[in-house]
Amino acid sequence: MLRVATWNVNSIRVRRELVIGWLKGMGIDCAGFQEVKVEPSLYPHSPFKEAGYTCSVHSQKAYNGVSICSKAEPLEVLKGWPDGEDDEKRLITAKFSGFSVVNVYVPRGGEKGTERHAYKIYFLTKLKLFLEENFSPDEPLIVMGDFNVALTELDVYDPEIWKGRIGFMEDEREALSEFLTFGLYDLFRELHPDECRYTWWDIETGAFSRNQGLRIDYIFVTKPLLDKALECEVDVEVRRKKGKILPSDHAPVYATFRI
DNA sequence: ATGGTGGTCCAACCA
Repeated sequence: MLRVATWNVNSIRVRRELVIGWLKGMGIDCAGFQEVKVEPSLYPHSPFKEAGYTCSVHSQKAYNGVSICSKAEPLEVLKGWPDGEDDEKRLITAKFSGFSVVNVYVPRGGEKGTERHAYKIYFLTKLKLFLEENFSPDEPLIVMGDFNVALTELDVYDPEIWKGRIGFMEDEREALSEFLTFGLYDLFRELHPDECRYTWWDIETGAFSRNQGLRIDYIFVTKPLLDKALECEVDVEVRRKKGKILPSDHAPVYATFRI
């Protein structure tokens, strides 16, 4: 059995106890985190180690930052893009025995016509090229992370309101769909064709209490892993506020495979 | 009700 998860944690230092407790409680073997927001030398490796996880980190001070934390040591880790273009730390890849993991934090973007919007589309295009040059759709590959795009109307609480807004623009949705033509399957949607389930809620408007969210965090897999998938779920419970530690504005998505 | 959040890091940016 293999259990993987993706979670935009919005600062790994603030939420490390919550995150490590969740990993252990859920029996996660391999997790991809986004927005760890920490200078690499300040990453909390020790508490993860004590819990049995090794973290491969590609991060920077204050913004962005990704890591892959796994029970098994990765055989190989690639930080950022192979061509070295890497001003924003948003991508990390790890190979394990039997499967590979690409963990990504896609730029949020911006309004139509802005440079940030163009960068988001460019990023998704480049990510597909990266897959094509380094992987095959016939091999067991997991591409997971915060993609900052809701794919279909099922993935937005109110498609009419969200049409044209950041995260649900036509060209963003098209770019993500085009990305998937590499040979990736949206595992949650494959296993739950009709369910409306969200992974992110706008913190500025308190959208969580009204469940007005978007599904923008995904576990994408190639065919060999789709065939071995047993479940894919969103853990909304850990998004609820309990005790002192505030939750992230994203809920984790996890999946289990028969391998 | 002319406000309302949160993380980083201490002014201002990002989500």
